[in-house]
Amino acid sequence: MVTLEDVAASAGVSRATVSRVVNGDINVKAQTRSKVEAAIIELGYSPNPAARALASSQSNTVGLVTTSYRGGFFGALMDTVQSETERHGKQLLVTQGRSFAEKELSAIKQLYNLRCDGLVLHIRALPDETLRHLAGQGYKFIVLDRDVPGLEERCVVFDHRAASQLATRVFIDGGHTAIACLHGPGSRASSLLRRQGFLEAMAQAGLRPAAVLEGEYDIPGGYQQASALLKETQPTAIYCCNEEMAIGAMLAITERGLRIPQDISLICYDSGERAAFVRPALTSVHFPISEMARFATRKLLDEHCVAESFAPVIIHRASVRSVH
Amino acid sequence: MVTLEDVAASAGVSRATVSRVVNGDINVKAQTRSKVEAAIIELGYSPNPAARALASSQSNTVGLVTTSYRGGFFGALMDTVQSETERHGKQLLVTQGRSFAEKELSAIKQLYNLRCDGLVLHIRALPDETLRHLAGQGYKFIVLDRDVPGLEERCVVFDHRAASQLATRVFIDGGHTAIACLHGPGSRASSLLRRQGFLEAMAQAGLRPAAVLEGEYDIPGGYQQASALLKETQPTAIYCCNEEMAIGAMLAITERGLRIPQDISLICYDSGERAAFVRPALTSVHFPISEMARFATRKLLDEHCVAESFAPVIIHRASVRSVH
DNA sequence: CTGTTAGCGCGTTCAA
DNA sequence: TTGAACGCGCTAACAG
Repeated sequence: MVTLEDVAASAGVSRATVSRVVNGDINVKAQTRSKVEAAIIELGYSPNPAARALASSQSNTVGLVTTSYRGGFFGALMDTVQSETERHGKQLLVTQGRSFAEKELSAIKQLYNLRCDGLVLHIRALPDETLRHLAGQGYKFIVLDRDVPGLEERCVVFDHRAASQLATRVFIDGGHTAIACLHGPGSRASSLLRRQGFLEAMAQAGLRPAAVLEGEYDIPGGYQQASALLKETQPTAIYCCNEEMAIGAMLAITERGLRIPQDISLICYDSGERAAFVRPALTSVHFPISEMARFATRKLLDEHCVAESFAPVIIHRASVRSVH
Repeated sequence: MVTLEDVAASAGVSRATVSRVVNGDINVKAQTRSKVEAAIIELGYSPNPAARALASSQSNTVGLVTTSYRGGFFGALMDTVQSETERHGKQLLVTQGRSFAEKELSAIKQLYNLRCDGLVLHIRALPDETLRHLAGQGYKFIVLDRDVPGLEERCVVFDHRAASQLATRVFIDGGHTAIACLHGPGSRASSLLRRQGFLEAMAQAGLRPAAVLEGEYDIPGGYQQASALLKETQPTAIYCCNEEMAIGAMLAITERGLRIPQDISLICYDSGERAAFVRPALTSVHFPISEMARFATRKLLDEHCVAESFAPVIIHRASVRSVH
C-alpha cells in the first residue's frame, strides 16, 4: 500500500503538504498542488481510513440499525441512507435489530463501539425510556418513523393516522359505504395509528366499517384476512394498511372471481414500488420513507438543515372506482 | 473514550498485558487476567477499531457488493453474509453495483480502498476479463452464483440448467404435456441457463413447449407474460424462473377465473421465502442462496473449509397436480 | 508470564 | 505557503 510518505517523496514535498491537498486545504500553491496530484495519481495513492480515523478521532462512518433486511421497505431505506452518507464522504455500516429490544440495543452499542459518527435508527422494540437514556449518555442518533416523547428533535415522523383518514376518505368520497380495513399486528404503534385513522374517517362520515381485520404485514397475511372477510360479507372497498397485504388481498379477491376495481376497490399503504407495478396498479397513500430517510441522514450529518414535514399524499392509480 | 492505557493504569499492569487479555492471548496468568477483565468492565473499555486496524494492518471488515438492495433475494444474502462475518469478529460493509459494470468496479475499488480483508461479489455486469484482472492484481474476493473461467476456485456456483430440468420433469412426470416457461431477461447468464434447462428436459421427453416467454424478473413481468400467454393458449403447467414472476403469474391466472393447481399447475424458482407463504403454496426448485452465501463467506475468511456442492432440490408444496 | 519499545499512516499544531 | 514534530490507540516483536 502506498502511503502519504511515498507520495511526498515522489512529489518532493513534505507529508503535511500532501495531507493538505488530499484534504482540500486552500493554503497550497497551485503549482505544488498539481505536482502532488500528479504523484497521487501516478502512485495510485488512497488514504488509509484507519490512520485517518485514528489521527482525527473521527471514523467517517455512520451506522444504520433496522428491524430487518427483508421486505421491499428495507431496500429503499438502505439505498437512501447510503447515498446520503456517501455524499458526505462517509461509509455506512448496517446492522439489524430483528425486532428484539435486546438485539436492537446490542446493535446500537456495537455500532457505537465502532466509533460511528452517528446512527440512524429504524427500530421499534427498544423502549422510549432506553432511547432517552442513550441520548442522555451522549449517543448521537436520529430515530426514523417513531415519535419518542422528550426526543422530538431527533425524530423524523409521519402522521399515519392522517394518512389513513385520507385513504379512507377516497372511498367515502367515491360513494362507497361498505368499506373494510385490513391492518397489521396490534403490537406495532403504526398499525394502531393506521387503524385508528380508518375508524375516525368512517365515524366522521357516519359509516360503520364493514370489517376491521388484523393480520401479518405480508402476502399470506393479506390473503388470509381477505379470504376470511369475503366469506362473511362483500364490501365494495378494502383499505390495506401495507403493500404486501394488498397483494395478498388481490390474490384472494381474484381467486373468488371478483374483479378489481369493478367489484371491489382497493387502496393500500405504499412504502415501496410494488403498488405501482402490480396489475391493476393500486391507488395508494404514499408513505415517503425514502424522503424521510434522506432527511434523517442529513439531519444527523449536517448541523443545520431545513425542517421538512412529510404530508400524506394519495396516488391515484387504477384500483378504485366510484359507485355514485 | 477510555483507552488501553486507562485500563492498564487502573489494573496496575502494562498496556501489552491488557492487549493480551483483550485478544485472548494464552500467556497471561489467570489472576492477572481477571484483574484486567474487572478493570475493562469497570471502565467500560472497548477497543478502538481504527487504532487496531492501523497497528495490525488488518481492517477486520469484509465487503459485499451486490446488484441491488431490492427484492427478497438481497435480504437473505446480506443476512447470511453478515452473520457469518460477525462470527469471525468482522464488520460488514455493503455497496450496490446497480448492474452497471462501471458502478460495480467502482464499488469494488471503494471497498478495496477501505482496506477490506476480502470481498464477496454478487454482480453480473462486470466482465469476466476484469474480474480475472482484479484477481491478478491481488484483490481477494469470492464470486457468488457466477462461473468465471480461470477463477473457478473463487466461484460459488449453482447449476441452473440442472435445476430447471428437474423442475420441468416434475410436470412431465405428472403427465403434463402442455407446459410453458416464463423466464427472465436474456441479458443474464442465469436466465439463459434456466431457459436452456427447460428446453432440454422438454426435448428429452419428446415434448414441444407450449410457449417460452421472456419478461422482467418481477411481479408485473410475470403478470404481463402470463396474461399474454393465456390469451393465446392454455397450458396445463407453467414454469416460472423466479418467485416474483410466479406471483405475477398467479395474479394473471386467478384473474381469468382459473384455479391453481386444478386448471394450471405452477412451479417456480425459489430464492426467498415467498413461494412458501403465498396461497396456494408454490412447489419450487430451491435455489440455496443463503447456503451458498454462507459458504462463500467462509471460504473468504477461513483458509481451509470443506468444499460444498449445491444440488438443486424440489420442494413439493401445493401448486402442482398430476393429470394422469 | 510480563513490560519496554517501536512503529502503523495520518492530522495538526507551531515555526519558519 | 511549507515543513518538522508530536501523538492518536493499539499490535508486535523483543527482552527480561
